[in-house]
Amino acid sequence: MLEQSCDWRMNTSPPERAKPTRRKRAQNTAPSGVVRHRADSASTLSDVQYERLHAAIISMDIVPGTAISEKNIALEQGISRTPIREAILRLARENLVEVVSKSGTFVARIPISALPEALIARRALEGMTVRSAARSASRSQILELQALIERQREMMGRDDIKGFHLVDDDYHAKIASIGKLPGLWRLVQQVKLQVDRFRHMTLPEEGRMAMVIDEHAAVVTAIEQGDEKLACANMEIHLSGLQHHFAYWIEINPDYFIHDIDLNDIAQV
Amino acid sequence: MLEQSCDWRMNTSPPERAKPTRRKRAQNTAPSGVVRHRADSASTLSDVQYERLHAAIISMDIVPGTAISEKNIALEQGISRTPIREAILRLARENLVEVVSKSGTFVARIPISALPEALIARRALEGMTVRSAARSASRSQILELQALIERQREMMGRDDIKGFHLVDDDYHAKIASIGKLPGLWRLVQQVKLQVDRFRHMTLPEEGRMAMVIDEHAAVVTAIEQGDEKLACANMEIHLSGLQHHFAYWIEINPDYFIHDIDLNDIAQV
DNA sequence: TTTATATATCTTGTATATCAGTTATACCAC
DNA sequence: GTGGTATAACTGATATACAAGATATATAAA
Repeated sequence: MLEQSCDWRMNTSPPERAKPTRRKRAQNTAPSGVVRHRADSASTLSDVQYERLHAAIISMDIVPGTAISEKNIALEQGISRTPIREAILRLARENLVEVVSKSGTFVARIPISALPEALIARRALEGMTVRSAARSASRSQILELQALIERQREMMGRDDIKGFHLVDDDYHAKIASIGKLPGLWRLVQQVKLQVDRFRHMTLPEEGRMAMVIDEHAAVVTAIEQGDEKLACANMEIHLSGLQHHFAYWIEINPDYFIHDIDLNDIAQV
Repeated sequence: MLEQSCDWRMNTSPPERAKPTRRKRAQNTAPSGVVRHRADSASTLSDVQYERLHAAIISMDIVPGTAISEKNIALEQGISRTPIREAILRLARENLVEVVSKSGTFVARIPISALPEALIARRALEGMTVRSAARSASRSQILELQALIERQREMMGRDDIKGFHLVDDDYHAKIASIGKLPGLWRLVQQVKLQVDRFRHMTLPEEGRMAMVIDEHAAVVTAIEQGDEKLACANMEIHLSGLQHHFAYWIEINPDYFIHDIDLNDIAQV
């Protein structure tokens, strides 16, 4: 639209390369039933570097505001700048880093405005998935959910915060998968990035892990009973739990955040 | 987690570059009230190329399956491969192209499984935004919505399909903005990419535009009356309208799609 | 004619070099 | 000491060069 009627014939000089009909496309075009969140064999250097940085930022190992540099990372990792740059661009798209042209790249601060909205989005999306799950869950699927809850208890036992979070993701992903709405979980993953960083600050709080586990269990119980409404309600309670901690932790670490809204005037839904 | 306790001090040789406190971050870190969807001054070459390709793919100007090549595009555009590559990587992340290493890059086919899920996600998210909007809409905001509907009528009058779509986006974005949930609209934008491509096939259908406009108007009327429930219901009707066209158009252009599910066994929500 | 193999020519992935702003610092005038 | 300015040392953005694998075509053998 901005270009004047761009002519997409793009001189297809190679006579008829147009239809790669049976190509191994299952890979990139989402099997739509697999979780595929993080790790699990990144092939290219760019992917490896992305996951490294992503994990470090989400877990708050590198704190917001830290300056990073394509060149330095490239030197440290013993590779060229190109894959690093591609990884950083990807992080920038996710608002996890901020790249300022000709100046520098910084780990992004957490926009306060993103936190309540993310919770609202999760309530909307996961309300859908859990209702759908409650409608169609099989006995074996419920057992799988309970297994995940048990694994989460084990993680709590050994104070493995990162492990706890990973299993937490698996739990929510499983529900979406059971509800035959894996795409919604992929959306949730995108929106929960900033909240995850926040969560990594708050989870060490006394008793938070135990509370999370109880809430998870309550949802599964409702699913087991096939009670859509209750399952949804329990999930909403679970997802709303965090918001009472916002104000406190923002006050503790004010320079980890972008104070772009007042926590008081947010949409109440 | 995969790396062995990566030491993030990253030799901060530059003495204390750590805190770029007052930096013009408003740009990247989302003013959270602005729409920022497409166009509007792309600074880098990479951005320009991204928007060009993005628009061409969404509008189905380049059909699914078409092979594209970093090198060829670079030659056509008279720039180097680097910005093209960055643009393509971004499109790949959005599942709009599929890049196969050492082999080629192709405009992605539309995964059929993505279509019903996208509608469900939209119902969930925009149900939220429209309820919130109905609760807090001011008189001026309602007039703005009606203005957008009127503009859409004008677009219909001159058969400007692309313009129609752009105003359609503005309309939905406006509702999210009124509901103080612009972040949810950003999510919707991501999830509706494949549906948009589909829509560009179906919109020329007789009477579809007029129907869309009527549905939009019904939503605004409900908002005007402050009737949350009705507004939400009308929006859901609007968003569900498309799904009855799935089967027909998939049959017409079967090779534009990835037949990864049977349209009959999808989650009903 | 058919099949197998070799090779030429594509492709993307990665590395390196250059360009063009930005920021900090040193220096100079006052 | 203070304020302004020039400059040097950074940054990311882009261009180019190289490497390695995939595909197609041509050639050779059966």
